[in-house]
Amino acid sequence: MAKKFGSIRDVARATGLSTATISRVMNGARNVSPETRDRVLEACRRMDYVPNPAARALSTNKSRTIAAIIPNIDNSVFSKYIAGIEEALDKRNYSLVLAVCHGDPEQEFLAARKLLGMGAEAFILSGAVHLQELTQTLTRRQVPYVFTSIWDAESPTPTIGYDNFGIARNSVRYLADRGHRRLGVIHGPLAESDRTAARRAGALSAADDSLSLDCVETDLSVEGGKRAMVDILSRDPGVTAVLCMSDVLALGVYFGLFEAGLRVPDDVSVMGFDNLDWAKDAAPPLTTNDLPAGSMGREVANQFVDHLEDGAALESRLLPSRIVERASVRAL
Amino acid sequence: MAKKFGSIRDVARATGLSTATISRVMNGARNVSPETRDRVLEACRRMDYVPNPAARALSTNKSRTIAAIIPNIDNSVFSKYIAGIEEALDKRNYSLVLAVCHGDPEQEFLAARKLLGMGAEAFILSGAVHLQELTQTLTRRQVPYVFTSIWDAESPTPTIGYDNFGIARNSVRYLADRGHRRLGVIHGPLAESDRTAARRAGALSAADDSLSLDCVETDLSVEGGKRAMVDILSRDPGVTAVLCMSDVLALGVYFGLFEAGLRVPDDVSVMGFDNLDWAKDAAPPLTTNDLPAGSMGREVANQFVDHLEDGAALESRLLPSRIVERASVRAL
DNA sequence: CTGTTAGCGCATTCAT
DNA sequence: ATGAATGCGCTAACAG
Repeated sequence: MAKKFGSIRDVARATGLSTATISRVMNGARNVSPETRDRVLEACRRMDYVPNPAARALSTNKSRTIAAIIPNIDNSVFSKYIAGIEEALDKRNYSLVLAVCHGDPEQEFLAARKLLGMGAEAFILSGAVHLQELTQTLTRRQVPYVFTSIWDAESPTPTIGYDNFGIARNSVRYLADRGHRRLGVIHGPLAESDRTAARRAGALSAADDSLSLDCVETDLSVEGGKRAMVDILSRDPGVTAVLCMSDVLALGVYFGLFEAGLRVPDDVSVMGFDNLDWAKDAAPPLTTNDLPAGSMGREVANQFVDHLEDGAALESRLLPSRIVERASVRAL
Repeated sequence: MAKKFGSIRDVARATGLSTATISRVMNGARNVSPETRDRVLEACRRMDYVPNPAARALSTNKSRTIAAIIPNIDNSVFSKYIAGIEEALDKRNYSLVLAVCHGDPEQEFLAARKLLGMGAEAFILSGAVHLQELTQTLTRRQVPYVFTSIWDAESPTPTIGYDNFGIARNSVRYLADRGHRRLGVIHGPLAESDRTAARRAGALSAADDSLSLDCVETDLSVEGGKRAMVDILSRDPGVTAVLCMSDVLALGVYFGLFEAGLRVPDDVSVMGFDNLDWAKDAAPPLTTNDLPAGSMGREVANQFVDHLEDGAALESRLLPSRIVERASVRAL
């Protein structure tokens, strides 16, 4: 039991009002006369009073806290995503609690238990693959959740994200349309991400007799991308274009190609996924799929707050993406 | 008032014990017979009971939550740092609440108020420059805080981080020792970071009559680094080495140099700061200052938990850094 | 518009 | 080793 700071009661005493009135003022209820309101506010400022969040949460059964479990934070596009969530939540006076699961459903489940134990009112999950225990627990406790970074019109759980399959398929076509026939495709660990699996499947779906794809799985890192590029080159020195399922991989490809003495796009065209900030500044600027990660974060955050506050229904949402044409792809 | 889930009372009823006993079991008190203990645990599992964190926090006046306010999350070294904090906190069963302030003390103050309102028990701040209001509030409320990413033996507030001045100074010497006499120095916005200011001052402190430094301030981004490199080249085409106060800037420099038709390190040597994951994979591999961001995060987290749990004193700590020699710097 | 009164779920004396 | 009683700080009816 630590020392207690000014409680609502102290403010009540100091102003000669009741705790109920103080509470009303603190919560912006309109049925308070302007004068008392000002008097209370002044007292709060003077006494440096801030409502105790635990007491408030206990009383209202609301924590104003939303949980997100992401595969990764070190790299890539997730930081933009998180920034979007945080920004939107902050505007609505909610807080974000974060956990990282490294693409492991088991870790994800453990993290979720902990966040649940912290009082999270809603869960932002990545992808559609999760331990059944997790979704069961959430359902039983009536804690709403959505799957993000993916979009699936059929999913009973709302999905907010991109059409990973379609974007990848479209990317291969884009390359094919420019005369490329021997493509390398580089992606991260399939086991850790159904988004990756969808992208790979999308790419493969665009192959045909005249279009060969060499898919390689690697670590989702610059190092991984570089290594994969070296692999592809060793198997087929005549590859003319490489599609990377992440800009981070594309950066590794740039480095790998550079070391091999090959030039982008003269020798090999490179196409990415994400449109990270530096993509436009790379040499040459990277042609990539722009994924609105920040918007996705804001969308999810706002849907949840609307849901929690007004009972608005959670809805699947497909976010727009597009190919940003820059100089890393050339037509043959 | 939402629907209530199993409370401690329900478990008590189900087991025929009192709430006090359940509470004892949940908190691992030893004065409970093994049998009743098991009985309770079993019931909890069966009923899917988890203690309500708000009630617990209200009762104990502890939230097991620590706040960190960082300048940035989008980029760079902060994600490694956060990952370190999160990892260590998680192990000790604490949680991290995060806010981003974009290097603006005003925003930082607002964020702190919010996190305080969430019940954060301790604050991890970046650098030593903050609104007086912030440190005052924290002090008055007796919420402990430390400054990180810096080290200052004189500071009354504990500092846990690096010797930014010394590392930068040392980097310039490293370059000078290899025969470089005309150096470019690129750093982020001074106004947003006293760490940056310290690095710049350190670099400048190593200059002398035979060693000229061309310092340029730019955005802390790949784009910023690239632009700065172009600037420097336009002012002094004969520059032989560039020191970047962040690896992110160095990446921009690589791209800028490449576009200018210059080679690293043959034409211009490049040295960075941070040792981000990709530094070793760049082409050529980047010589840079290794800053143990992950360790710093873990150190801060553990110090706080020790402090909160056992009253251990918070102590300033200098984290080791070193130059990682790779191929981006050559001796003249 | 304002005050009174009950809890919210839990940890914690103090008994036993 | 266990139980009964109390209060943490706040919000939410219900009165007036």
